[in-house]
Amino acid sequence: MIDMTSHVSEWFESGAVDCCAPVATEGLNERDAEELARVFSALADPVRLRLLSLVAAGGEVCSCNLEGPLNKRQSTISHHTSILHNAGLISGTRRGRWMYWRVVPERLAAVAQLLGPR
Amino acid sequence: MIDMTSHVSEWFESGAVDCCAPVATEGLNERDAEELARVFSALADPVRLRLLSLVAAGGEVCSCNLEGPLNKRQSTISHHTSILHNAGLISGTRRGRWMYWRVVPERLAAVAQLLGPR
DNA sequence: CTATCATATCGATAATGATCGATATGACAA
DNA sequence: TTGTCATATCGATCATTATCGATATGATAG
Repeated sequence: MIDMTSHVSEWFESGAVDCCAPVATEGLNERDAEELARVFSALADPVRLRLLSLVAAGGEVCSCNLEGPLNKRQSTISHHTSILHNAGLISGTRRGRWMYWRVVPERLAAVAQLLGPR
Repeated sequence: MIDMTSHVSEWFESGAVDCCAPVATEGLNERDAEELARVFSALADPVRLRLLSLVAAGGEVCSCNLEGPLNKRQSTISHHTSILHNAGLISGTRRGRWMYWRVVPERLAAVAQLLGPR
């Protein structure tokens, strides 16, 4: 933990894949821990997890097609997509009045890498 | 999402490693999403992430050796170890008056698998 | 321009959770 | 037994957040 060399931010920037998982080996300083915790916080809500899986399954999904399946109001959907987007887990494209969301697989892979090798 | 066949709980029980990542492909029902969210919630706190990495780095670490590095009171440390333990991310052994904690690498790997292949 | 529709933001509320001090439990020593 | 020490639990407080209705923004249609 003390004096770590590879930072979590570098992990995310580099796009991934070295040999070891920081969480499982070297340790985290406070700054990196906070950054990582923000990403996990984005994943720590059942509605967002289902939203994420809907987007993943659909390839590209409009916000307007999420209210029904998730049974949440429009403002709530917007809140959740915003959080997932800020965490880098989904990316959005506006087409006309509609927002289309897709997952960012490299980001998911990077998070997975942080947890452990394989 | 609708009518999924492989459940998250099965993932955790099976210990891992098939071909695809449920979050990134099939979708999650509400029950599974809540279960998964609990695990991510356990990882969604900077103190717990640093705790986890300290334990991982030490192989086996006593609760009494966490208060200092994490700069938290004993009751707070107990709170955090309890949450990580309930999430299956660490396992504890009592030796005399001391509690020793170690990570559960299969569990970390299983969570990593849920996020995406590789 | 005006009306309409999808999304974003705002403000309030209720629930959750991180933290602490105080106390309880449980193990060891004397 | 009694005292001490490590951990667990309890109760309270403060901060965060999920959710909603209301409103603002921004794009398209007429």
